[in-house]
Amino acid sequence: MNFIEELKWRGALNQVTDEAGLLEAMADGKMGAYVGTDPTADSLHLGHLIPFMVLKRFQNAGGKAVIIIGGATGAIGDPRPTTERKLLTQEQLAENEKGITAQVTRLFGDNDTRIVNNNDWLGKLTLTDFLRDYGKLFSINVMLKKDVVASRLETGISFTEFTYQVLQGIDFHELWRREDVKLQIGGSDQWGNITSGIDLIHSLEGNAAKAFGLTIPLMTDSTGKKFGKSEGNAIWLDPEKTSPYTFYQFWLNQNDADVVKYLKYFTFLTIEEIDTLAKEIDINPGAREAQRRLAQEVTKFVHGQAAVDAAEQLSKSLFSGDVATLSSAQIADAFGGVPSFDITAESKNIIDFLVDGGVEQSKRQAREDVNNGAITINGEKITDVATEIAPTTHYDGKFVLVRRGKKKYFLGKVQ
RNA sequence: GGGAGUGUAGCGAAGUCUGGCUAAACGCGACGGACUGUAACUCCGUUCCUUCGGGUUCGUAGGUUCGAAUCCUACCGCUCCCA
Repeated sequence: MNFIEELKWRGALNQVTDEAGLLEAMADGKMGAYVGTDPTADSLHLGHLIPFMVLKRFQNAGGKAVIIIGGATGAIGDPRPTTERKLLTQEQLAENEKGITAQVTRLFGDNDTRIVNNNDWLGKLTLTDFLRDYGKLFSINVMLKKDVVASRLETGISFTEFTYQVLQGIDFHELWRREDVKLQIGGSDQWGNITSGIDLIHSLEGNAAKAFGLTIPLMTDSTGKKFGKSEGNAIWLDPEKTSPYTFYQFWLNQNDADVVKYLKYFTFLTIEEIDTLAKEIDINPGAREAQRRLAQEVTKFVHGQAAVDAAEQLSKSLFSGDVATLSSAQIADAFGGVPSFDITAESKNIIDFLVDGGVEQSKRQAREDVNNGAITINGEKITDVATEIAPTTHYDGKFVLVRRGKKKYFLGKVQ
């Protein structure tokens, strides 16, 4: 199975500009492919992992992986179909670049990976050079037809965001020139920007220049919802923002209908291995072997094997064990990945305790959950709203372990 | 610049003409519970705050009224059409 066939099998291919040409170029010798990401936040989330998975497969297939951290493009703002973006401050950008660069480095390792910041070349370009060297090669007529731009003509788009596709085109050309990058990979919404870059390369280097684009289908779950959120929150790759335990649980809880799709897409397991897991679902869905394997593989890829072990350990104590008998050392060890809040050693009414700790939004909500038997403190179900919570009764007076609902845990730390 | 709309709880959307029965229908989402496989489906409950007496809400600020999401005035935001 060649690179393209594999992507097709994995459900990772939406469009390619020239399938045969790309395979030929890949066979021809070492070439690079790139994925660009703008530093819009201080961490990547699961949505970002989608193009990176394909880039990683490209790398595994013998190619060179190049990643652009868009310091310059991030300062401009990539147009969304709906409204104008708010500009980020230079401080935010610098902060975000730092976080994202570290994560990408972890995912790709150092071998045969180049991580570059487009501010290195776009930042040096003067306005007149930009207009003479590049602007002349872009037709407004073509630019207006790009999907994102077209959808914004009604509501309005600033000149700044309108220019974004030109910058992305320059990026592609720059990498083509200095890193031997011939392929750009992106989400299906990136098609317009990618083709802009290919056109630019052809204008500057002649039509024989080899440059390709490849897009990935929009990832959705079996109910048609956009993939990658849990309870309305993004799943981040930064362990500080989304604990490895939560990350692991996100994958473990996937629906039977989605799990094979995700195994194909988000793991490096072989066809045979995935087929075997798919059969397992039919034979014994309750065992959830496929989900477990998925959670292990993806967590390992993003956070490492130690994080997988810790997440499984924690899952075990949370879902089967009697947490009341754990020692304070075990609590500190096992619940490090759970949301925590600071408390004082004084005993406190359960309602105030929950609201002050951020477990509940309001006292009304807190009372409702206590009355419904949704709150468990240190392994003991609390149903009386007048209960006093004394941090000194368990775990050497160091912790109070709160469970809300069936699976949500919070840890109060005595200061 | 001229004209026509529109702004309601996390989101969508009724209610406005015909003021009180409206803390505000309904849908989605979210949160709990039952069931289950830490699943899906389904079912039940909750969804502004509260010291459970009440308090504060319908873009903002005033006004009319015993009483305003509903009527009046000004302002602000958004959309469309014309120039």
